[in-house]
Amino acid sequence: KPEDNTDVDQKENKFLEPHKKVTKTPLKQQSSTSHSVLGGIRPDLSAMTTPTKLQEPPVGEPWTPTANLKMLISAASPEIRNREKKRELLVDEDHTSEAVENLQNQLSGEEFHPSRKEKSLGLLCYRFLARYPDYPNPAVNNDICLDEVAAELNVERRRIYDIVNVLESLHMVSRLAKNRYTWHGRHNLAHTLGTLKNVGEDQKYAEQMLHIKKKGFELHETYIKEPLREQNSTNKSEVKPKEMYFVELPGMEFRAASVNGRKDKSLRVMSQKFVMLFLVSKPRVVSLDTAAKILIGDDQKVDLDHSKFKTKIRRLYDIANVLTSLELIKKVHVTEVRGRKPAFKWIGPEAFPDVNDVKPITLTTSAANNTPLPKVSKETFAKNLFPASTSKQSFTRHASLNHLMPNMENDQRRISSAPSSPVGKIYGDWDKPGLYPSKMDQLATICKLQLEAQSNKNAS
DNA sequence: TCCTCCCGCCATATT
DNA sequence: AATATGGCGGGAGGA
Repeated sequence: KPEDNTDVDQKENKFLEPHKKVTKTPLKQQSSTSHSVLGGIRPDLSAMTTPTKLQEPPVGEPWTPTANLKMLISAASPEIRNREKKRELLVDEDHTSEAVENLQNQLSGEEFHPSRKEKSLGLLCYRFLARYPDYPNPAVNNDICLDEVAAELNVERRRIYDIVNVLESLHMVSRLAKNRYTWHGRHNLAHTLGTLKNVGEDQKYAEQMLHIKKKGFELHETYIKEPLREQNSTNKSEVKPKEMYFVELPGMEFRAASVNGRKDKSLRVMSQKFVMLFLVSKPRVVSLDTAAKILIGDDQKVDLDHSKFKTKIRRLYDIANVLTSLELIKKVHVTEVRGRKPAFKWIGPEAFPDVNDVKPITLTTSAANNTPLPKVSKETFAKNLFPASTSKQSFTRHASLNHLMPNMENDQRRISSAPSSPVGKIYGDWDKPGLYPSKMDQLATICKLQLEAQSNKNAS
């Protein structure tokens, strides 16, 4: 089949995705009301169109009995809990019809009640990640079709965007075309993190965090009656309204989709900033509170515009969920002068290829000369980082330099030569045996095991 | 109650 | 205009 890509019309998204998920035969495929929240493999003949809400009949009640079992298992955690519950019931008294029924439902998937937990972004993300290898072979087709993924995972496309956006912020995927992404897995993670750390230091995030913390502290001290203006009279540390855009990596520049283009306001950038916070902080712990304030642009607006703060927090939860699924962070709590506050702790890699060499380039003409240094150039460098206030807007917006895309050949080579085996964990110390405090961690384990099992099974 | 955060409306960006 | 993306925040589930 002559693959005539080159901006082919993706009218017919006929291509194969990496995951060898063969449409296994449903146990009992039927049930007119095929609408389902989790399972249900829908033929979906009307392929590539935005599944506007009324895609499926609004019925939504009975869960597809057939519901592929795997899906069910994927959502194990709560499931297991139910099982426990069931056991209780059974033991308690002799088979109540209800108990039996429940058990049956349990096994058949009949009337499975999704429950909020099972629909969480985090869980969805696990399912998403389970589809692709951590270290994919760059030479093979690693395309991701958002439509398909959404359909197979049985979620609205909107949710996929959430996941993909933060994955993109870590360069674990890159936009290929409309509705298309390429999976890179963790190959670029180290570089990305290294870069983000540099940028984070550049942004003085550590200082900002300190400042925020301090400010919050004195704010709650007795003398808070300060009418107004007392502002920064004595403060030697003031905010750095530096604004920045998406931090890119050599091999994968923005691919349309607003990235880098317009004021890419949220998720992508927000996610990168959030990660930076971890990478520059002493104990790798940041509270949502602090993160939100810094990400907001650190204006005192935070106080007056509390709603904005709230929204920020909400986004951070979303981001945190997928970062958690990636096992880069985990939820914790910090106890501060205001009581317990939700926070997250970095549990990802600590050491990255120390490449301070190429500092984040401010999108200026100077970046044009893209002379790869013998050995470091290919290293990470951020683009489009620039101070908003002090910037010399002399740069021409999307000048040609936007396409200075350094050859990723080198990159590729380096990557492919790297230990392709997942076994070669470069940064030891992420799986702490026996330490699975949170449910999410358990889920991660479950999914992981399941993935392994499956990949073994149909190792074609 | 407070912490989480799903859900999906609808503004924007791309085609 | 039709679609694809993705801000955004109401309000409900869960501890």
